[in-house]
Amino acid sequence: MKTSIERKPLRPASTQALVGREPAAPESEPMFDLIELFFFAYRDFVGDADRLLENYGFGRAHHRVLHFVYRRPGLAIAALLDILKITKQSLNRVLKQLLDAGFVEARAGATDRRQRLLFPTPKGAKLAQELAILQSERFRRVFGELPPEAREATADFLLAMINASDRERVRAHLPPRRRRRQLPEDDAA
Amino acid sequence: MKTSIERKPLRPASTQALVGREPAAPESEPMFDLIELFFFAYRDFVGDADRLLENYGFGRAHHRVLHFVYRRPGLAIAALLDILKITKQSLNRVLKQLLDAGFVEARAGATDRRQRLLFPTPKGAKLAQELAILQSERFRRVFGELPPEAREATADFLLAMINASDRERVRAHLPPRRRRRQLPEDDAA
DNA sequence: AGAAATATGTCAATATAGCTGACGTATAAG
DNA sequence: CTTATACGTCAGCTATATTGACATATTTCT
Repeated sequence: MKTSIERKPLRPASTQALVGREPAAPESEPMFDLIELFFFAYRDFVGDADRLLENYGFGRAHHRVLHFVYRRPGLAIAALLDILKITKQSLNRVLKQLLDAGFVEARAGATDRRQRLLFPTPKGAKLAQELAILQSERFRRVFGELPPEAREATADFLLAMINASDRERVRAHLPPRRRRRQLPEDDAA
Repeated sequence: MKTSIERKPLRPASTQALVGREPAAPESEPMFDLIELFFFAYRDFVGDADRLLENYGFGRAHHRVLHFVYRRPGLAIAALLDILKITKQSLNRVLKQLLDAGFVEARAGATDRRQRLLFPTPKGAKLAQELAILQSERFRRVFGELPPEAREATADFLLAMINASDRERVRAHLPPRRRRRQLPEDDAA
């Protein structure tokens, strides 16, 4: 079967008007500017960490696990799965590598010995910090270029972007200052 | 060889103090709050589109291609590769599917016939709009909950987060209002 | 005590999205 | 007329995720 990527019956582009532009007033104006800005900003933000992780043979998945283990030491597997919203099979490959490489360690729960509670090792804590510092440098440059209210405004914006179902849990880990604003209950999902 | 994920010599967690917390003043305070907020906010933001794309058998890669073809009709392959920062082999699989399914079409360049300029079909334009509207609904809810300056402040923040090397190109596609601020030249990469 | 639920690990197969390297072809530019 | 450019494609590889099925240790319920 012929694929449609091949060189043949292409008329020159100039012979036809652009298709699909000016859609005669869509239902609710799409905010293309913010969509693209968010895409590029997040891509460059995670790119910083990607380069550091390469030195360790780790990827983004390892970063996420290490980060949350560092931030919530004693985290159980199920809680981590709930944060990351991936399956345990997916987590296991990555977590196994972090355990084998000595960046994370697991200990049986004190009350429930079925649980395997995760802790960063000193080595793991060091890497988690380096990654966080690297990403914070970008934030620091950005807020150095913006008015002083920008940091609070940004945190408010990002928090509001999170699905209501997770918002409270995320807010609980914010520094006290950032925990003020009480938003109404609704969810875009 | 034994893996380290297995149930055996785990002492209870309570017998050891948490490792790696309170790192005795890191070089420059990591902004953990913003790092996590950015992670969760972006995850939920793209999740909206993911659900719609499933109905078409498409993934995020298709979304990105369709979006930029819709926004920059007549885009050449090389320009698209430069925006997405992926290889042509990666692009080709996804682009082929969009061409075959009739969401995008390619036409030879008028001046340079080696180029294959990409355009959305009416069907492709419709899907691109639906996706953008869906993601804009989240923005609209968010800015409805925040003070009126928040939208401008958010655009400023996101633009500043982008690597300087790409910032001008992105700014060129913003609506006029959003193009004011001239930031100093520097790059975190 | 015994059954059932829970927390976790693991095997196998599959999908998506990316990569490198090598090579082919049409067109443009020197 | 040679070289460079824009693109397509084949082959093989990696990382990250999925579903489904099953195993094991431990807790909880009856």
